[in-house]
Amino acid sequence: MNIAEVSTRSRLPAKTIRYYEEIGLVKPLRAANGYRAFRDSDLHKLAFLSRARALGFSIEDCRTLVQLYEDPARSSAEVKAVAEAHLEEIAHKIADLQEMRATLSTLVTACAGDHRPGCPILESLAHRDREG
Amino acid sequence: MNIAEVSTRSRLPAKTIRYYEEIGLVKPLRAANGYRAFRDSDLHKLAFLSRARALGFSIEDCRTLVQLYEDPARSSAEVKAVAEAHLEEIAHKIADLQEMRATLSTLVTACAGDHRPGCPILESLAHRDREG
DNA sequence: CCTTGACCTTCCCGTAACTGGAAGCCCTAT
DNA sequence: ATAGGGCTTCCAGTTACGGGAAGGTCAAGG
Repeated sequence: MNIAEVSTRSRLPAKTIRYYEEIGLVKPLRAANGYRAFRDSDLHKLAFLSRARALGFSIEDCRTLVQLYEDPARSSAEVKAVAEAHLEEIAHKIADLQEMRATLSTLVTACAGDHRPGCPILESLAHRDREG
Repeated sequence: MNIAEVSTRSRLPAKTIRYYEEIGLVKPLRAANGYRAFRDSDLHKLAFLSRARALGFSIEDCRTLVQLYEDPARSSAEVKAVAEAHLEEIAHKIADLQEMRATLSTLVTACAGDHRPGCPILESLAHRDREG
């Protein structure tokens, strides 16, 4: 398989696949003309990576997950630990964003949004409480 | 004021303040010895930036917000537009993260987390549906 | 046989918003 | 004189790629 086919089937841009090779996530063979020659196993791994990335795992997490996937002596506890850590990160990000949203939406609601200069949003950014 | 004082009072790392100068967000004076000499207005602007960044606004948004803040002829509608666009982005991110969390937490729950290799998380990443 | 166009290759720069660290000047206190 | 802390600039690295240039390859059409 050439890169274009693998790209459509793994739903990863060709650029991304080349990058993954560069950082050692996949090691496709090479044809005589220099083209990358992907095996089914390469495609499979790339699809795995694509799904893991879609769940927000970092590249390093993905590397770990692939290693675990390929290790028949793994324990599910190792996998679960990675997933749980990531889950916590996600929860943290959600909480942060929700707080931003709460503050911002209050301000947006309070802003008239007309032609006049007075604006609670700017006032809040400028004024808020004591500074240091 | 030297940079250390401004740093503590604006709650921005000195490195960040230097960076903000580099990209033209603040323009502190210089003392004879080459040290940055911050005025109250610089501190005020940096505190403004600090709060805007804490609400998740991009640097470019911050630049716009500062300009609006300093423009007495602004309309609150302009400010509101920036904030609303950002609010939508935040909502989008939250939605994405919540979807990830839902999928991941289902998988984590289903995973035994013991010494055995069988793991629904890896199976899901490896197997899911047809691939292209 | 030649050309055209779609692939493929490598290489290098740019992104966002900093952070870390090195090399070196400045200032105060001992 | 020296030690320390604070200040300066500059360079490199971070994450996970994307854009685009320069150039080799391959299949089809004339």
